[in-house]
This record gives sequence, C-alpha cells and structure tokens, in this order.
Amino acid sequence: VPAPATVHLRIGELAERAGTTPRTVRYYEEIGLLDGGRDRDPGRHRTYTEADLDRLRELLRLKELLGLSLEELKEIVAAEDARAALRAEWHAAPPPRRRRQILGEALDHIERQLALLARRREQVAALEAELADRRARIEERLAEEGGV
Amino acid sequence: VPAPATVHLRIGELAERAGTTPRTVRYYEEIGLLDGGRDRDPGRHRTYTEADLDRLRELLRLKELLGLSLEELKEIVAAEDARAALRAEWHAAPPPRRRRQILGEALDHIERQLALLARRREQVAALEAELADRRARIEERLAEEGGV
DNA sequence: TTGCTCCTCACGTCACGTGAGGTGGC
DNA sequence: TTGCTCCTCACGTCACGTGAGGTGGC
Repeated sequence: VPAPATVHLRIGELAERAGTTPRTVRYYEEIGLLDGGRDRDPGRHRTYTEADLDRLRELLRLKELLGLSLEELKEIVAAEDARAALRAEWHAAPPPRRRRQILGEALDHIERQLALLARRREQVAALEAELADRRARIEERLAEEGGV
Repeated sequence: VPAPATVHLRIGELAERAGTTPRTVRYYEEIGLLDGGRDRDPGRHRTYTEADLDRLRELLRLKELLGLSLEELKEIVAAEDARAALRAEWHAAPPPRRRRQILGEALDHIERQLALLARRREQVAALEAELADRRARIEERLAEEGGV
C-alpha cells in the first residue's frame, strides 16, 4: 500500500477550516470554479486535500478583500492553471531564453494582483484618515469641555 | 423667491456621481436605506441634494471596503441619525456633563468603524506581503538566470 | 447498530440587472 | 414639439441559504 500523499478532508471540515459552508463549496464546484472530490461516483462523499484547502482559502480571500465576482475568480484560477503548466515546463529544463520568459510571465501575474491590492489598501487607508480626522476634532472638543 | 439652499440632482446624475446606477438608488429607497426625493407625488421625478450624494457615497464606500450587507448599512444609518439627534441636542446648549456624554458617544461610534477599517487594512496588507514575498523569490531567480 | 455527516434536488433570498410600456421636464 | 431622462411593474440573475428526504462511513 502506498503511503497517502496528503490527509483527506471531507466537505464539512474543508469548509469550516476555510471559513465558509459546504453549500458554498458545492456551488463553486457546480459552476466549475473548484473540481470537488476528483473521480467521485455520484452520491459518494467528496474528499479534499490540504492543497485544495489552501486554494479555497486564497480564492475566498481575493473575493472578500477585492470584491471579485466568481467569474473573475475563474479567470484567476485559469491563470494559475496556466502558471502550473509553465512550472511543469520549467522542470523539463527549457532553454535559458524560455526560462526567463516563464519567470517574466509569473512576475506579471503577481504584479497585477499586487496593484489591485495596493489600490484597495489605499482606499481603506483614505477612509481611515477621514475618520481619524473627525475623531481628532471630537477629542479636541472633549478636551475643551473637560478643561472648563 | 428664496435662494435655493442646495443644487438639486436627478437620480441619474446622483447615481453617476456616486459611482452606481439609478436602479440601486431606487432599491435602497425601497428597503428604507435612503429616503429618496422627499415629499414626492408618485410618478414624479426624485430629486436629491449634495448632502444626499455625500451620504450615498459614504454608504457605498463602507459597503465596498468592508463588505457590509444592506442590513448592516441600515444600522449605520440608524446610528448616524441618532448622532444627528445628539447634534441637535448639542445646539440647545445642554449642561456640561451631558455635553461630555454626547461627545463620548460620537467618539465610540467612530472608533468602532476605525477598528473595522484597521482590521481590513491589515488583511489586505498581509495578502500583499505574501505576494511581495513570492515576487521577490521570482526576481531572485530571474537575476540568477540573467547572470548565466 | 446508532449518530453524525454527507448526498441530491429544489425552492427561497439578497442585491440588484434588464427590458416593457408609459409619462415628465429643460 | 422633439429627445432625453425619468417613472413603475415585473421577470431574470448571481451567490448562495435552507429545508426535505435519503444514503454513507468511522
């Protein structure tokens, strides 16, 4: 018997550890965003690996923090699958020019996501600054009141 | 003729300047989140003020940046209405003890929102840090490749 | 064998999008 | 008066929530 490569999770534990619900996981599978429980006879339980958990967590974070739709998440998954194909190609020891090209594409992908996150962080920081300003003015007045 | 206190906007311009659609504005009115076009005969056009625009913009920012539901936004509006009542009381020159209490409540409200925003900013920053880390490792490898 | 958790429909809900057909105001 | 933009239904859609009734695995 070969040693199990990864611990297997059922849908309830996967969902809980990812901070979501089984219904959401099934829905993501239904629309083709996740492939749930590979090679499963219909009616049987879905099983997932730790890698599935990591991927689901990342998708949920991008969705929550950037407000992406599930269609947009699909594009991200497609881009990641393309990158996985590039990594496979990488291991086949391609010529140096091709190696640099693969790395360049990976870099592009990450930089696009970083740009979105930076914008979002600036938006949050801007709103924070406005509220901090209001707070400062209230504290000023409280100090005046307290001084009287 | 008395000078108009504020410029009046129709729903299309209000929506566009707030970065949303007329349908959304009507829906918010329908569920009681906005009171659209005060004292309007049914079938007549809704009109809005600059103050309405500011409020709508703030609600949309909170919704987008914090992922709040419309029910949660209603609570925020209710809290703001309560604060408006306190401001009215403020102008009636209440006794000092009451003045400090009013300021204290305003401060609480702002600090709760600031806490939510700080958490959200940290989440975004954490994901950014992870991606920046990946980027650094790819750049390292690119430098190695370039050096060969 | 007993309890969980899981399964598959399938209808409900939230937050709007999208016409359909008609009226209002610069 | 001609064009916009607006109006009110009302059905559609996206991303799930929530039972209903039934089977699977430690």
